[in-house]
Amino acid sequence: MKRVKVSNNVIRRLPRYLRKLDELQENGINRISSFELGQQLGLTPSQIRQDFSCFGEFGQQGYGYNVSGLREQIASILGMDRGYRAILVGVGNIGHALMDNFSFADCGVELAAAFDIKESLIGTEFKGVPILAEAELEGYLKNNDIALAVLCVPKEVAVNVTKILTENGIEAIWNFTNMELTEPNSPIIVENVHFSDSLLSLSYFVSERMDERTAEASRNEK
Amino acid sequence: MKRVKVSNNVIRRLPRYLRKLDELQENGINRISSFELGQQLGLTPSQIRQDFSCFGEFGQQGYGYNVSGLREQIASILGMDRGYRAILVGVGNIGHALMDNFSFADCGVELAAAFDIKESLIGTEFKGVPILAEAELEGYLKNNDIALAVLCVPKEVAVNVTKILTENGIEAIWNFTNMELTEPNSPIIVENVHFSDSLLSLSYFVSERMDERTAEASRNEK
DNA sequence: TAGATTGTTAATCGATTAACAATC
DNA sequence: TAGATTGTTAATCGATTAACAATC
Repeated sequence: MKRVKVSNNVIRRLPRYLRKLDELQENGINRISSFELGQQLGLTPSQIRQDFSCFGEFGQQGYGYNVSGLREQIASILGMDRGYRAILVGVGNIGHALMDNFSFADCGVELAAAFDIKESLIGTEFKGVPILAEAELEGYLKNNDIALAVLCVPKEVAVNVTKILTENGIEAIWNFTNMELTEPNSPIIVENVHFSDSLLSLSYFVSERMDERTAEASRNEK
Repeated sequence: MKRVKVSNNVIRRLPRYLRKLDELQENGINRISSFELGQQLGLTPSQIRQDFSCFGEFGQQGYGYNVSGLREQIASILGMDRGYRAILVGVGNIGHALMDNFSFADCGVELAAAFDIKESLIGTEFKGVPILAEAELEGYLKNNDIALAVLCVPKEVAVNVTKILTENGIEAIWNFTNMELTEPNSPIIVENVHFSDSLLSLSYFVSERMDERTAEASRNEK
């Protein structure tokens, strides 16, 4: 697989392609053109072909793309076939919700263990994932090959836990605390899930639309 | 406030500015230049000034920006002072976690009610928010001024619930189901929270780094 | 074969960065 | 006043779109 420097925009579109391809596959469609895919995703066919061409040649002239073949290519580009293992730290509300609802396996990630400080949780299992004491975190990381950490601890301890994670070989953090974990240029990879950012953009778009309506109404009055 | 067409990139940066300004304010800093702000956020001073200039003139030559003043301006741009009211549909794991952990108030949004079909939940309250029967949803929307809906129902009923929401005056949906709710060009505003997209990008970035390391290692071997 | 559709090169468009006059 | 820093215009850079030869 090619691995040139690919822009962030392209990378962020890959999971959307994957979801669409999964959907097509479920509906028994096994062939699609960049034109049709563009229609369904609201993108131009050009952009789609450009995006794919960052990674290789997955289509066939006059035919288009084989849905399942393309799906596998994109899954592979995203690293879903690399068997990454993850731990989750902080089995509170959001941590628990993730363990219960979110399918790590569907992203090709194995959730190997969870950690918490709550006595009543320690030693139990949830959906086959053991919940261990946070005190064991460091030792566990030294003895297991874990690439990813899902950070769901309260803000107050986030920095401290991050330190333990980074010093013990974690490559990347999926960050559900509402904190900016890293300085610009930090070597650790962090993906932030900021609920508030998301809701605030929504609030912006609604406000924009409201203002447009008000403006239009006042134009009609005149 | 100016309201020219502002690019998506700018809008997505606004909540980050807000968070940073909150942090500065907490630390008792009441003045900042675009240069310093850029340092802290990993952006260029130019970009920051350009971003702000979409909405007005919030700084002062030779001085910079007043932290709390700028914070209020951005909060207002985001619509945080408009008193939007929201309902939440589907008090399952993720819905419950949001009600428990997420501060709607911090985004200037009031969570007015939640809806579920589970008998044991209906009629109860959680953190002051009443949980009502999903059957009452339509009537409730007709009698209350609700702008936003937080969608946390299972995939299977998502389309159906969305229909009820849009037909009864909801402006925007904060979508936690892993479904694409809208066709391109739909009039309803949707903000998707796709956990899997987020984790898959993380997986990509890790894979990219791994490949770089492998490549470097093989160069060193020669 | 003729039609369809790719992968890629070139053209356009938009976003970021640099520069600088204005001014606090 | 001199120094600092804004807001804005111009220059650059990068991403998207269009065009088209290659080819299934």
